[in-house]
Amino acid sequence: MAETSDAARSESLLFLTDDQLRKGIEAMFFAYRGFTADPDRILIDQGYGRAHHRAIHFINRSPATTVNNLLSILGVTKQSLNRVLRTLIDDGLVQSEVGTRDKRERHLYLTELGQLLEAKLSDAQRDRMRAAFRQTGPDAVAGFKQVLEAMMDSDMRKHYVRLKESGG
Amino acid sequence: MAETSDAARSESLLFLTDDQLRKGIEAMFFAYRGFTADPDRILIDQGYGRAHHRAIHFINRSPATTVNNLLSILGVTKQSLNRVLRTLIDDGLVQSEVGTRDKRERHLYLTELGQLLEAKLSDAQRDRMRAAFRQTGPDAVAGFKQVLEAMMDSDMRKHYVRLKESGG
DNA sequence: CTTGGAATGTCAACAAGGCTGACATAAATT
DNA sequence: AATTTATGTCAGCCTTGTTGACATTCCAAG
Repeated sequence: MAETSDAARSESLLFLTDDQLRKGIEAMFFAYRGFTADPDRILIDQGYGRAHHRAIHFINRSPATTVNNLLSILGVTKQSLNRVLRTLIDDGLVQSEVGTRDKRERHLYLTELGQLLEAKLSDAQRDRMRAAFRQTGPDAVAGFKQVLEAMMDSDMRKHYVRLKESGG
Repeated sequence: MAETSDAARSESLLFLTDDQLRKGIEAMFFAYRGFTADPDRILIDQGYGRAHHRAIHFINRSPATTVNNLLSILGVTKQSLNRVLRTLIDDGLVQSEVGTRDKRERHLYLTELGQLLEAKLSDAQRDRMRAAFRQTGPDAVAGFKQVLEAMMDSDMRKHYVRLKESGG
């Protein structure tokens, strides 16, 4: 390779140095804390945790979803999910209905009460995301989403893409 | 405002719609799972968890750091951190030295064994980050970092910026 | 110098929410 | 009829948060 070509290539690859990657790693760590901070505060007041938020979010996103589908999105065991769902159902935030076609399945819905909490949580989370988006602009946001999508495991990416396309 | 201006503004703000924000939220959720997946696998083999990884990472980044400093970076209680540190010290991955100026403080260092695990963990995490960076390119990466930084709580941003500047 | 408060770190006990394993039930499939 | 699938539940474990109580060390006000 010619020297200019080497120089050009090494210049263009500076964003892949270990140091740049380390910054990306630390950015993810600190940002995720901010990302969950606001909903966490609301949840504590209600006696719930982050696991309840996740369930509520995805039930809201895909009403009538089954337990199995939720399990594969959340990536936890059914015992773990069941504990969370049980409290949400008992507290009247989630409604579980036996499937009509397949009566083994349970279809999950948010009740009005559940929708109220969901709105409260996603409002808080959106506010922070909106501020960050507005502050950095559409190009940065596009890059943000591209890198995040590339960072996902392929199983999770499938869920993400399906939800992405089912919304607007 | 003139109509063209309104149109231009509304066009430029489409990235701030609730739907776009929701995609950003779900991208964060799914990407963070990928982000932690590879280190998690390694840690399970060693009998450690994500908390150990975080401690090891930041001790490596700031050798001789005190417990208190680590606490404010990690944002957990000292009792929680202490349990993790205890196992790491007992297993010979972390060394704790009484401060010379202030004997109340403990300065923390990775031992050679600790550095070995740290390298293994950050190699795995960097590999994924590198693949995502390479796949999306420097402009996307710049946007990714900008949005993440904007999403942090200001306390965490201080830590992030300090570490960012102390590395390369 | 002494004493009281602040800072730092440790130990004990508890809760949330992951996990595995075992098992029950009901429905669908073969 | 036998098997597989979807779900729920019980028991018990681990990690990693939490609060409370406590020891040590430092520093500053008297």
